[in-house]
Amino acid sequence: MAAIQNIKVSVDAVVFGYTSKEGLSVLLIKRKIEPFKDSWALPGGLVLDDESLEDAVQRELEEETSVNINYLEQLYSFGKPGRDPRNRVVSVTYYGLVKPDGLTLEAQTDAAEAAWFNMRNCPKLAFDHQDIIVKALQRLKGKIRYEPIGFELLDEKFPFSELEKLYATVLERPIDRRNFKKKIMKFGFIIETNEKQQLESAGRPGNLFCFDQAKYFELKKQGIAFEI
Amino acid sequence: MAAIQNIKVSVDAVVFGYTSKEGLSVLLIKRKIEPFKDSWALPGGLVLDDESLEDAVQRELEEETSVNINYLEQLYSFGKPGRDPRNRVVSVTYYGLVKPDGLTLEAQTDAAEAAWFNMRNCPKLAFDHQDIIVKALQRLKGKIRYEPIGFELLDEKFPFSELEKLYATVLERPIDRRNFKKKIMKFGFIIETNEKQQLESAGRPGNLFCFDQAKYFELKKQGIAFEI
DNA sequence: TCAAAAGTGTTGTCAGTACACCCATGG
DNA sequence: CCATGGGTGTACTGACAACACTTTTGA
Repeated sequence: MAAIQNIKVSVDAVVFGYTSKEGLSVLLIKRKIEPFKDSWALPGGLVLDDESLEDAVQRELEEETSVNINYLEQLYSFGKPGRDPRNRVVSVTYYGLVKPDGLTLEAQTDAAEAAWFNMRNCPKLAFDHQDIIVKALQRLKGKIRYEPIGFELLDEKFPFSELEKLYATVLERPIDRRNFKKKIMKFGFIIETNEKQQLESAGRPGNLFCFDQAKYFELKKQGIAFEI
Repeated sequence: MAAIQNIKVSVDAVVFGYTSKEGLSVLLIKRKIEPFKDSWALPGGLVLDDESLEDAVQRELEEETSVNINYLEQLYSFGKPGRDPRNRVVSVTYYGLVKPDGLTLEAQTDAAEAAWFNMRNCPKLAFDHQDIIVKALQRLKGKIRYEPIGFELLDEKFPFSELEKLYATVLERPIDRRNFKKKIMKFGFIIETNEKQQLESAGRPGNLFCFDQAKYFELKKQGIAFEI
């Protein structure tokens, strides 16, 4: 062939978190080195020669942010020449979801600063990371309608209104409380527990619900399609 | 950082064609070099240092098969260590659709042999290319239901039954002729022409229809969702 | 005149949508 | 007792599914 190819392969992750107070947040790190030193960026880095792409993402997330990922899926690969000013870098991107109890950031092994940013309040990002987040949001918005990935953004047990608010937030449209509940409960993979939610303010306490993954897979195998 | 990364980046394309006689076909090339010499494989190859991923796919397709692609979209990136026995190679894959008049293979500039294979009749493929085709089929099957990409597999003007057979083939289920036509025509972006189809055998000749892309985008902007 | 494929309408069923009042709790 | 949020049922409407006979052509 022609000259030796000189392209690097990296992975980057768009990790979403959710709380009903804050809405959707994304996990960012502050870069310690040039280029874009001190800018915020997606966690990620070069893939090692002998690790899979998934392992690379997990490793980088662990090193840079120490968060526990509940769901991770490949998003898209970005490879336009010039997207990294140093070398040609093709980045295979992933998006991940974490449950609220994973939202607190532990001390990092790596010295990089990591933080959650509300989607409505994101700083300017390094490289083409803004485009990557846009793509991830589109994917989340599309996928939450026909796969029950929303549960990966909620605690194990959650009041029903949390689920409803999550869908309203992600889909950016109001949801009818009664119709939504009827529809969800009819699928049969959401279990109502007898536990009541802890109130943070006034209001009637509701029951907690949980997602029955085994039941979901069973129904899916039978050809029952989830769709909102 | 640690040692210099030693990973190559390639692109591969799963190109689908369709005829009502043959159903879905995929475009393959016969490898001229080791490894997997003389095996059939997806068209593709290493990305050049200064070309975009899309340009790389188009170039490889041109060099190896000379087909005219109507639609091209990124599919997935495969990067497991060991998928190529020589070096670590991360392959960014695409899937493409060609209209029937592009189904004939011209003389290639490259000496590689290229051929269309019916999906029901595929040979064993090199590398993990079988997995890639499976992924592409899943994507096609999913996407054809909510984006009108099916038209990229038909001639500019087509008898309505072609569209119906295409959907039946891709979705692998029978389709009710009357209900399907009602549903499609109600969207308003399919135009019925006065031309009649050329018959190849007995039967009443039907009118030809065509897809009005401008109208589709207009309706889409207004929020009308295509869905089968 | 027979075989093949195109054209066309009605009816029943079910899912989606719109909508409002009462209940349990905290302050 | 007031404010907040949870819990619940009905009636309308529109989409989808099921279904069969007639027409045009080639052989």
